[in-house]
Order: sequence, then C-alpha cells, then structure tokens
Amino acid sequence: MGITIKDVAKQAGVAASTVSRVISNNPRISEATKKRVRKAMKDLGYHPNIHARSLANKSTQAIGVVLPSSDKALQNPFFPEVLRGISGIAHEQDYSIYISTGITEEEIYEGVKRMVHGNRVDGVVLLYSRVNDRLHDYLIENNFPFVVIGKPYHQIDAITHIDNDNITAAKTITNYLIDLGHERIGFIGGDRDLVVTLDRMQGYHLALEEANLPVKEEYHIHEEFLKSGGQEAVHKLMSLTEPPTGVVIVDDLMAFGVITMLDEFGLKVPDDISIVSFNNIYLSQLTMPPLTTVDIHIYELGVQATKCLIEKVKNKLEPAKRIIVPYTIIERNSAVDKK
Amino acid sequence: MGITIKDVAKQAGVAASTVSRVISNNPRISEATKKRVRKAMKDLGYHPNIHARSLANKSTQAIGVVLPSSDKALQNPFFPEVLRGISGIAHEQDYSIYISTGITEEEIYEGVKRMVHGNRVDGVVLLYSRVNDRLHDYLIENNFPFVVIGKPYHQIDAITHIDNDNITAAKTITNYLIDLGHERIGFIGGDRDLVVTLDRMQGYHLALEEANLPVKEEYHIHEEFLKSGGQEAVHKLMSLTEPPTGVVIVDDLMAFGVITMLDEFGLKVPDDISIVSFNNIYLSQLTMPPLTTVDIHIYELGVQATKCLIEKVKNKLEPAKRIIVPYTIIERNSAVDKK
DNA sequence: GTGAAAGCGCTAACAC
DNA sequence: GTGTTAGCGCTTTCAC
Repeated sequence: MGITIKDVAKQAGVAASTVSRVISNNPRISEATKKRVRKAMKDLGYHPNIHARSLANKSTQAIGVVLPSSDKALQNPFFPEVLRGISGIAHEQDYSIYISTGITEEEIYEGVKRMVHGNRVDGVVLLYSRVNDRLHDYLIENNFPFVVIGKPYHQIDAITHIDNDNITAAKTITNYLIDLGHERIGFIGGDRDLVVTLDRMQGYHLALEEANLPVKEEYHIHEEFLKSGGQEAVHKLMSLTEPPTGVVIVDDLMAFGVITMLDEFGLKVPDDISIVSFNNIYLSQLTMPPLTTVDIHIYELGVQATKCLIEKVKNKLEPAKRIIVPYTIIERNSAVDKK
Repeated sequence: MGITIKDVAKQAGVAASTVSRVISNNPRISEATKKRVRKAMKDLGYHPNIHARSLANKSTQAIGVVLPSSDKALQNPFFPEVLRGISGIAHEQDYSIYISTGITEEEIYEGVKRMVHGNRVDGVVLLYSRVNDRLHDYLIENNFPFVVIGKPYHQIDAITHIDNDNITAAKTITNYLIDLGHERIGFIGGDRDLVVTLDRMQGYHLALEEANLPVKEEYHIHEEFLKSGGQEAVHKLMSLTEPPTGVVIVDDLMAFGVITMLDEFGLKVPDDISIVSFNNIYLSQLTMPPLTTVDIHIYELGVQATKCLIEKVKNKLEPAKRIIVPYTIIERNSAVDKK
C-alpha cells in the first residue's frame, strides 16, 4: 500500500533522486522536469514516507511537546491554550506535533528519552519549569534542541526560554490590591517546585515589603493548581482570627475554586474579600464576578516558544535566547476598595 | 549521536538480528542471550529508532488525533478532556500521539492525508462527526483504521464509533425542565453541521412533542459552540415577547456565555430563567450557579475510542463497533421550578 | 537458537 | 541538470 518515489520517477521518466530533488525544491532542477514530476506526483497521489525520509536525513519534521507530569494537566486551560499557539506556528511551518504525557515524573522523563534517542522529534518544548529539573540537564547533555516556557532554575543563560516577568507582574498586581486600601493580603500559590510559583511569590513579597506591610506566614498558602487544592487553601486561610481582606492567587482556575469555596462560607467576592489572579484564561470573564487578573498572553508564549525552537532546530548554533512576553493587568470585578 | 542495534550486537557478541529478536521478545532466543543483550542495551543506553523500525515493518507506534477545523477548538474543555482519555490509554499501550490541527476544513483534510499516506500513524481518531464528512469516505476508501467520537452521518454500520445516546439524553434533560413545570422551553444549539447538534435537537423535539408542547421556531437558536455565539443567541431569544422560561443548551461552555449575557440583561439564573446543558466539564460546578447538566463522560469517550482504535490497528479485520457511553444527569442549581 | 543478507523508501554524495 | 549508488537502522526471510 503505497506509491513510492520510484513509481513517481518511472511515471515521470526520471531517476528517483530527481524526484527527491523536486520535493526539496532543489534549484538545479529545470522548471520543465519539476513540472513533469509534480504532475506525476499528483496523478499518482504520492505522499512521501516520513520514516524513510527521517531515516535518510536524520530529521523528522516534528516537535515534541512536554506537559507536566500529572494525569490532569490538560484540565487547566493554560495548557490547551499554549498548545494552540504552538500548533499554529508548527502547522504554518509544516511541523507536526507529538505530545508526550505521563502521570509520574519518571514516566515523562522516559518519554522524553524515547523522543530524543528514538529520533522521534527534532526538538522539544517544555511547557513548565521545575526547580532542579533533570530534564533540562538531560537535554543539555545530549545537545538536543529545546526551549522552555517559564524560567529555568539553573543554567538560565544556556537555555532558551520564553517567560513573563512574573516577579514584576506579581508585584504590580499586589500593589493593585494595596492601592485599593488592602493591608491584610494573602497569597495562594501552586506547586512550590514550579519556578513560576516562586517568582510570583517573590513579587508579592516585594510589594508588601515596599509598602511596609507585614509578610505573615499564615497568609501564605501553597497547594496544587487545581480546584481541590484551592478549596483546601481557602479553608485554612479564612479560619484565621484576622483573615485577609484581599488575596493574590497564582492561577485563575484556582481562583474559581476559591470563589466557590468562599461562597460556601457565605463570603462574597468582591464584597467580603477581594481577589486577583493570573493567566486570564478565557473563562475569567465568564465567572461571577469576572476576575481581575494578569493576562500573561498564553497563546503568545506558545507562538514565541515554537518560533525559537524551530530556529534552533534549523541551526544548532543559534544562541540561547530569553524572550519576555509582556503582561497586561485586566481589571474586572473581583477586587474592590477595602471599605 | 546514536547507539544502534549494531553497537548493541557487538557489545553483546551477537548478530544484529538477534538483538532485534530480543527486542520483540522472540521466544526462540535463549534466556541467556536475552539477558546478555538486555544488559548491553542498558549499558549502552540504547533506544530503538522508530523511523527505521517503521520503515522496516510498516508500523509506527503512533495514533493520530484529529480536532475539528478551528483555531480554537482546544478552548472548549471537551477536547482536552477527550485527549486526556486518549493519551491515558495510548501511553499505557506504548503508543505515541500525533495531533493534527488546522483552521480550515481543507487543511485538516490535507493533514489527515499526510498522516495516512505518509505512514505517520497506524490509525486515527476523529474527535467529532460532521454531516457528510468526506474524511469518513476518504478513510474508508483507503481502508485505514479509524474510529470516530460521535455518530457518523452515513455508513454508520461500517464505522466504529463511540458516542452517547444524545437523542435520549436530550429528551431526558428536556423532560427534566418539563417536569419542573416549564412550558416555554428554548434550545440553543451549536454548529448545525455537527451530528451531535442534530441529535440533541431531535431529543429536545421529541420531549416537547410527547408533552404536547409546541415546538416554536423562534425558541430555537443555532450558533457556534463558543462564548460569543452563546451571547448572540441569548440576545435574540430574550427579545421575544414571550421569552422561554427554560432553555436547553448543547454545551456547558456556551451555557456560561449565556449566563453572563443574561446577567447583563438583569436576568438571573435560575430565578428568572432555568438552564440545563451538556458535557459536565469540570467548570460546570464552579460557576454561579453551578450547572445542571448531562455528564457525557468525556474522558471515557476518549478511553473507549482509543481501545477500539488500537484493536483495529492490530487486527484490520476487527469488525466495526458502536459503543454507547452512558450519560448521567447531574442536578445542580441552574434549573428550578417554574413559579 | 543464531547469523547473513536483502530490503523498507528516501536522501546525499559523487559522477558525468 | 540528472543519473547512480551507497547507506540511514531496523526487521525478516532463509540458511545452518
């Protein structure tokens, strides 16, 4: 089952290599034969076999996308949204996308190894950055093209990465709350292993310090990104004798969970407590109240990452880059003046 | 860069073919040499090159996943969620996942052609079913293994598909509204080209007819699945002189849009109008109010589809199947008694 | 139980 | 400008 390059060659009355050259649009082939060969390809319904091609020239036209280890990473709209950006560019440049998932860290590590050694993909984009991530070391050691979305914890100058300025962003959004008159401001973070959590926390601290507001340990909660985590967090926070009047949450999805939970306590956002968060996933405008959040331009992160990766794939010597995608504060109705 | 089967062979003091047999766990190889070869593989850090393998035996260990043509299909949590199901099983069975997107119907058609003829994948799963979809014909003509999530419009007995009983589900959820005392019930559907829209609409009609309720054309609106569509729909519907008191919406995400829009009109769900919808995406419980919706077990759709596909890939003669994943009505707070 | 050799479909020297 | 040839890394007869 398959029309091969030989069939096309025969049909067009040329050698297989000529057909190959036509495919790669080699300038040394005359327009006349190009036309003839193309016609033959079309008539026969020829499609090149990528495996043969990859075997011969050691390049797949594919990039690997690595999701964080979890069985539900895809539940956070952040990932589908970066994926959209990635697949937009990949498609445009005729690259296919391989997705690699795994529910344990070990599984995803193995998956990447298979991708790399098995020559499945030309490069990979990591959709997250973990503290001391051995994947980074592994990819560097193997001199395999990759980019990370987020900020690498080590070797930051050696790794091309696309990130937001999460420290400043967090500082800005915290200041937003401070300017509204809030003095007791909580923080609900995600996985402490993720660099993004650390950065946003740092920005939050910076803002408090500059405003001479106390950084209280008990206002400070870490859980997973998803809903259930958010709910636990709220429970702890609101049981305090002096609960915060405003809270910075690292992720919109988590913020939804928090709002719902508060509702169960009879607390309304923003009347009883103000909330700001991050990401501006498309749902943030649909909730009640719509969220005041930091738009980090997720789609753009995917686009830039993919562009960089493809550059790097095409030219291994391409220097490591850092691209900071600007953020935008989206003011909606989840945070108000402290009364 | 690359340890090949020859390196392993040399290291283990055997021929390449022996190594190959060890990889495929051929019973004719003695346990002793197996052990020796495996050790060599491990010591050398050997990983098979899939392209070479695919070339030689015409099988990739990969399945293709086809999203509907759109630049934002991934925005609807339905797709990431099926993808989770798919990747769970695929991973378990050591298949990789290729995703194919495209923003026009033509692009995705071409993408599938490349997958099929280029021998990129062993089979594909289509995540939607469109009326008169030429992809179905194409795949059948080429005798290429595929399954569809949803109900094929034609050749239904020749195509393995995983679906819900959307007609009955829609009828049931409409009856739910009727039992609550609603008599003026609207319907907001998605793309009319999608079989799922048609089925759910039919169920809605059936319920109205059985209850001797009039099927009014003006209660009946079609738009795209996403937010903007939902908003337009509401605008039309609520401008009626006798607006509905309840409405059936084919998609949770669309329902969110509707709720928000109603809010802008000063109408509250469920006090002023009741809403029921479909899918039970994880956000349906987080909105205010939480949605009464039909849980169609999206994850399970992905799981079943992938299992069927892999069976079919392994055995081309596997008969066409239909698997109906049961639905569950999730009662929450978006629909109440008509007062 | 294991080795030798041919070949999967393509590309990339090297010829001319 | 185009043909010839030798692999790419693996699987799979066919020998022994």
